[in-house]
Amino acid sequence: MPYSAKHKQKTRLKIIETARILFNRHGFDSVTIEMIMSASGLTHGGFYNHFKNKEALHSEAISSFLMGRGLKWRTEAGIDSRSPDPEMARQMVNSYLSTKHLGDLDGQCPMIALSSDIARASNTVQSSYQELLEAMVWLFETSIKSSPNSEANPTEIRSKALSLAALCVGGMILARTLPNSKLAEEVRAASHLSAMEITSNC
Amino acid sequence: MPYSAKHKQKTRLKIIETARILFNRHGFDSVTIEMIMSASGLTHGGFYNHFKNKEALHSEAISSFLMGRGLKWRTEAGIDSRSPDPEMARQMVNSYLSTKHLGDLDGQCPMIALSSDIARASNTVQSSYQELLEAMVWLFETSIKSSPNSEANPTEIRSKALSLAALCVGGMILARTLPNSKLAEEVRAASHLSAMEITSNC
DNA sequence: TGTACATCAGTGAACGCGCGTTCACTGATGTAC
DNA sequence: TGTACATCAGTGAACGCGCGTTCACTGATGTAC
Repeated sequence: MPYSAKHKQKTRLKIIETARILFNRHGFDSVTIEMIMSASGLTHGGFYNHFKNKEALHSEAISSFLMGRGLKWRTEAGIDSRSPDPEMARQMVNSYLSTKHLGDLDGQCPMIALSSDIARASNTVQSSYQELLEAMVWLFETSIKSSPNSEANPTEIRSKALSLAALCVGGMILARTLPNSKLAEEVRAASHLSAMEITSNC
Repeated sequence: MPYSAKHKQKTRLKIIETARILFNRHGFDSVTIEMIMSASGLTHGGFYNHFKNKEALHSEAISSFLMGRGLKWRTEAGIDSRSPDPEMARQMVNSYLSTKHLGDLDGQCPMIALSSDIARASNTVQSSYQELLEAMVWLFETSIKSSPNSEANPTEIRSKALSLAALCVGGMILARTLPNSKLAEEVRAASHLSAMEITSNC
């Protein structure tokens, strides 16, 4: 067994991480295998030692966010999803709808960058996307539930969690799409304000 | 001057309308000139008699919505933007975040179907998109302002209008992207509920 | 009214490029002796 | 300890297909006489 056992695995992870960033920046179709591989310090032919095809990588790049870059990001925002508390939802909203996140093309949540690519992608890719959203909704739901002074019923709480997710992801997608950065920033700020009001049980 | 003066114009509009529907359904990249032209009852070579290139059509297909299919749609929803009234915002929300709109792939608002294509398109295309959004925000703003019992200041009103737009467009994009139609419908319903609360001055 | 003509919308073959994928190979590395 | 060997990650040329775009042409139509 030439090459250490972990060598291939390491290369594979490098490719996924590189691809995630490139997809975030340019979308799925515009990024070529050649771009991904050369940005990973490899030549393009080797790609198929690691993945069945380009689409398989798409799915992995999305999934990888939750426990990769996304984990780092939650940590920075002070969110520990293992011990839910009422503040968590607000921290998430603050972080997700922040100016920093709007400006961070490479590190942004893939739900923002890739939405319409995904609406037309394969089931596997769509499932990876849905996992991400469900994680987000779960976080909101659990956080709101843990609030001692919440008198809302489970249905209302779920509805709130879902609309928070829609406002977070949707607001950012919209802001990202606008060529006018002043208007984009307005949309972000308004979404943020509105989401904060929802979390404060208005 | 062979062919009547209106003949070419008519063909041109037919191509734009066909393209709008195909782009809505499959996105910009996946739709070929061949598909557009043959769905318009023509052969693909003639395309360049009407448009400089594929991208020029993209821009026109988006712009055309506001006064084409979108006008028909507002009429059906009972919205007359020439005489704003307080009910207009609620009618818009009801119509935009309806189950019917979620199911209407062909007739849907292009802001929903094309967002991430557009984030990477040319300035011209992005401007067409922005026009659409500004029209929507204007509609919300004007409607809220016309309410007699609104004590909110202009900044608050604008912020509300922007977050309504984010919730409408964002909620629909998200719902459209989810492969699980039950979850998609939940997202739509929650966004709708939340948007209605915002319009009721919560 | 009828005919010859000019125009140009529409046709369809061809071009050229880019990209996903394949494949025969190379050479770095861990193992056996 | 050193050397021969087997493995397989990585290389890079080549293939094949699809699509945007071009271009020489055709033939339907309105106009001039």
